[in-house]
Amino acid sequence: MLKLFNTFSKKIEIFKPINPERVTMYVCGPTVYNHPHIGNARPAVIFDILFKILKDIYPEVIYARNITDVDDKINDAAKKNKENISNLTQRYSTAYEEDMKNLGIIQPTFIPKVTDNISSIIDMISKLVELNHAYVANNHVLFDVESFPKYGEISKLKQKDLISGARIEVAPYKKNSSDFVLWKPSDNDTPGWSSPWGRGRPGWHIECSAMIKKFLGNSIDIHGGGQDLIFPHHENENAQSTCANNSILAKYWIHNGFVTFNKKKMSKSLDNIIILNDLKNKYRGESIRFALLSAHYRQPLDWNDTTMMNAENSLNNLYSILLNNVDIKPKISRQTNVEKNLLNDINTPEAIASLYSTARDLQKAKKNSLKSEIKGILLRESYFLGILQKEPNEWLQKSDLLSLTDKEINNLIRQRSLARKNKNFQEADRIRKNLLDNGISIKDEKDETRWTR
RNA sequence: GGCCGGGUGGCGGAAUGGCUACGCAGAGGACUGCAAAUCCUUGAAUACCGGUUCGAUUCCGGUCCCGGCCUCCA
Repeated sequence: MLKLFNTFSKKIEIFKPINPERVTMYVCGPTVYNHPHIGNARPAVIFDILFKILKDIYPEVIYARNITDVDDKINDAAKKNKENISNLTQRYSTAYEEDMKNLGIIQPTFIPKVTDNISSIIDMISKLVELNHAYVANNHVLFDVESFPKYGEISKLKQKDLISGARIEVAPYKKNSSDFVLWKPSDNDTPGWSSPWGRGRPGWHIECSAMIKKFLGNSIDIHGGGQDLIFPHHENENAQSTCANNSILAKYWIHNGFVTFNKKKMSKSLDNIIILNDLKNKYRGESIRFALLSAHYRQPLDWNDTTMMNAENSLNNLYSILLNNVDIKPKISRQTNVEKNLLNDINTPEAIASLYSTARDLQKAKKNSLKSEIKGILLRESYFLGILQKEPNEWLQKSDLLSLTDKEINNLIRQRSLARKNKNFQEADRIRKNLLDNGISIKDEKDETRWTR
């Protein structure tokens, strides 16, 4: 039984899909105008786990995670770089896909792009105009918030609160200050498509509404994203879709908390954004993923000096246990404690605690038949979390991060073994120190010496 | 100003009306030529003040502090 916290009700609810034969989930992906940062990675990892859990329960799960490749931030970035817009979006889409792959994220069913779905967007806007939920003013098409009395039901924000808190000048052609743009005109230097309202481009929120309808249907089970999307993005999506389709947009709204840096939200002005690409040279994706799972998804996750060290050490220990049992054949396992923890509103810290418990059991088990059983459980558990899927030695030797070549290392180890055999411990220690200075640590086992970077 | 979250050991981080998980780091021991790894053992926390209760970290009220949203943002 899957339980999820629904932003809409502010309660943990039992998940009951609209159609158990076909479960649908949509997660707001990135706007591709710069390198993905650690905050982009968090929802991707969380919903990756939820996707796996759902796939395990239901016969068909359709998961769409979009790429927003039409946006004024993109236009600005391209202008600044003096770069062609499609070049820029292509470059950063690829970067995003690579970073996600590096984090061990499996492919969603669909990765729709806005530029491929302009006609669906125009169709939906036309429908909203036709139904008097939208109006044309000053070459823009705007959503008429007053036509949707439930506006604010997701974010729990009231009209008057929004107005009093408004920090931005209201465009004079808006009927209501909360009305938002569905379509806006483009000049010749800006990307645009022909439409009933002239050459232009979609506003920020309509693309998700249109792509959800096209790829998943009018009403979906789960709609997810970062907490910052609750308002205005999801509020506006909900208004558009509900009005255009005359049916609810999503049954469960799931939002993840922020990644903070030293307790502060990452932002450009503070210059504290952690770019995944910068992390990649020092740490492996799996460590980053593990770090992202260390806090419950609705809590803030603080990124600081020790976050990655902690994750690396933890994974090293877990992989060491797997290495100790490398010859044990895992037995296929059924449902595990980790899954139970994940079914409980994706409680990843508790799941990790269960994983450790299994790992300890594996380490302690004496009989091979028991080891085989526990190893099967451990591997199944770590599959859902998306970790520990590599060969232990591959992980521990960090073959992907190079200093000395493997050949050089093995040579030195051979020399050291010889020195040890001759009780020349001074020489043996000298070689070990030399290796250590190069970032190689070794451990002597019964009949061989293993090394790790 | 309006609306939300949150304050748990050295650090990270769950859970709970009744011995406070788990991890990382630390300490001691076994093992080792010495290490490392592993195993065993171990110290260490619920912001503050009231209230309800046999019992509160958990529920209620207040205080202080931190963060977020109301503008683009995962």
